Amino acid sequence: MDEQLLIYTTTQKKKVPFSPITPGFVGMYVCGPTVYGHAHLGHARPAITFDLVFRYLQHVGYRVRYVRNITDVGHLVNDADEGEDKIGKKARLDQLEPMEVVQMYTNSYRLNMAKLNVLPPSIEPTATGHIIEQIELVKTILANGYAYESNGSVYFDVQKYATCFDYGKLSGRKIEDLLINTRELDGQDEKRSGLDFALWKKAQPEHIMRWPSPWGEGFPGWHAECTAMGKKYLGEVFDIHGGGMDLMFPHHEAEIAQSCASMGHEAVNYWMHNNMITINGQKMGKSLGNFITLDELFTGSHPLLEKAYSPMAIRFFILQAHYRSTLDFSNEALQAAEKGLERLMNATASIAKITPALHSTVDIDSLRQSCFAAMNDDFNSPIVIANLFDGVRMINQLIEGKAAISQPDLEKLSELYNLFVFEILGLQLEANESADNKVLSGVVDLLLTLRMEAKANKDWALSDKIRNELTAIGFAIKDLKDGFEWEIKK
RNA sequence: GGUACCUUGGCCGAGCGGCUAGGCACCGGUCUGCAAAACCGAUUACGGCGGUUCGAUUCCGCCAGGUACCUCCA
Repeated sequence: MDEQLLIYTTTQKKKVPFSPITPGFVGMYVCGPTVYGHAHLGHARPAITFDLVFRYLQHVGYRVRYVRNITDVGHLVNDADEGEDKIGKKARLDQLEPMEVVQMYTNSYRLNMAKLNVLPPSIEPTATGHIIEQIELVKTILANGYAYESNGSVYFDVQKYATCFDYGKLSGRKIEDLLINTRELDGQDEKRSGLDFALWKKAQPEHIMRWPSPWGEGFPGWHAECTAMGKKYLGEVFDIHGGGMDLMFPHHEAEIAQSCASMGHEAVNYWMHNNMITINGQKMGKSLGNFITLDELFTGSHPLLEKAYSPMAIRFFILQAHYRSTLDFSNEALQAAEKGLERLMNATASIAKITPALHSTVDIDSLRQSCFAAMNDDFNSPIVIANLFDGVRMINQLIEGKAAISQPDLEKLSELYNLFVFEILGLQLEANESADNKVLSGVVDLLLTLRMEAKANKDWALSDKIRNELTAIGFAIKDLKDGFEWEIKK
C-alpha cells in the first residue's frame, strides 16, 4: 500500500503511482539555471527538491540518470532588446567574452550547490554544446510542417500544431484565451501569430553569440535545448521532467509541442513542478529584484539578513516545506530552521551514546515505516522530518533511561537516522571553524581553565567575569560536569 | 482582463470528513554556585457566510484577501 511511490504529475493534477519505462531504471531531466548571474535562494529550491528525488529513487533501488542542463545561450533579455540574448548582454556590460561569463557563473552555481550538499547530476549538458542537435530538431519540425522560416528565423506554428495536438495540456491554457491575451511585442511581425515561438533566431549584426545554420547565422530558440538534450541523453520517452512552476508556461508547454512536432509523441511521463520561494509573500525573482543570492545568505551580506545562514540551515529550511507549496522567506523562519536542524543533528549524533537493554519499549519499525510512507507520498519531506523529530524525543528518553531499546533495535535506529538524515535528506554536519585556529583555541582554553580554578575556589566574581567577557566577545561557553566546551557563536 | 492556486495557533509549516502533525518562540520544570546549553512537560488553530453530512479545518457554493502564470524567470 504505502510501499507504492506516488508522484504528483502536473498533466493530471493528481498523485499517480510511479512506474518507470524500464524496470529498475529512471531517466530524469530537470531545467537548470541560466548562467548570467549568481544563484539565489530561488535556485536552491528545484536543486534541493530534485536532489531529494534523485537520492530517494536511488535508495529504493533505481539506477537513475539525472540530466540537468546549464542554459548558456538563447534566452531573450526583454522586449526592448529585440533578440539580444542574456548572455550576450551581460558580456558586453562586463567587457567579458560570453563564454567567460558563462564559465564564471557556472562555477559559482556548482560551488553553491556543493555547499548545499546537492549531488551533481549524472550529466550536466550545456546549450552551447548542443547547437547541432538543436538545429537537427528545428530541421525535423520544419520538415514535419509545424514551423516556418521567416527572415532568417524559424518559428513554431502553434495554430497548425493545435490542429493535431493539444497545445496547453500541461498548463491548462486554451488557444482561444491565449490569442485574446497575447500582447503586442516588438519584432512580432515576422511571426504569423503572437503565440508562435522561436525555434531559431537570426543574429543581429551586433549579436556576439552566433552559429551558422541552414537559415543563416543565429542562435537557438528559447525552448529547443531541453527537447534536444533530453532526447539525446534520456531517449525519445523518459520518466520524469522537473523544474520550477514558473517554467510550466510557456517553456514546458513548448517542450511538449516540440517533442510532438518532431517525434509524433510526447517525451515525458511525469511532469514535476516545484513551487516558488516568496519574500514578504511575493515571488523571489531576478526580474523583481527582490532576490538574495546564496553567497549573500552564506555570509549574511544582504540588508534583509539579520545574520549569516549556513548552507545546511537553508537546505533544512527548504526541506521543511513540501516542494509543491510556496515557502516564505524570513529571518525568523530561517532561524527556526537553524535551531531545529541543530536539535535533529544533536540527537542523531547521540544515538551512539545509547546503552542497549534486553527488551525494547520503543517501536523502531513503525517509525521507519512512517518515514518511508511519507517519502512515498510524493516526497513529503516535512512529514519525514516531523517523524524524525518524534524520534528525537524518543532518543533523548533512551539516553535518560526513561525508555529501553534492544541491541537489534538500536542498530535499526542508528541505520534509520543515517539513511534518512544524511543520505536521503542530504543533511551533513558542518565544520566548526573555531577549532581551526590553534593559537586562538589555546588562549580560550587557558582562560577557561583559569575559570575552572576560580570556580573550584568558589570565586564566582572572577569566574563570571571570565565567562561574561568571553561571551561579550562572541564565544558561547558551556559548562560541563567536569570541564567546559566553547565555540564561536554563529 | 483570462487561467490556476492559496488563506491553519505569535512565526514557519504538514494533514485529514470524526483520532496530539512537527519545528521555532513563549510558559513551567530538570540540570547549574548563578547562568548558558541540553533535555522534559504544558498551552494556543484551521479567513467570513451559507450548504451537504450523524459529524467539516478537511467536500460544495458565494464573499473577502493574497499569489502565480499569461513576456525572460527556479
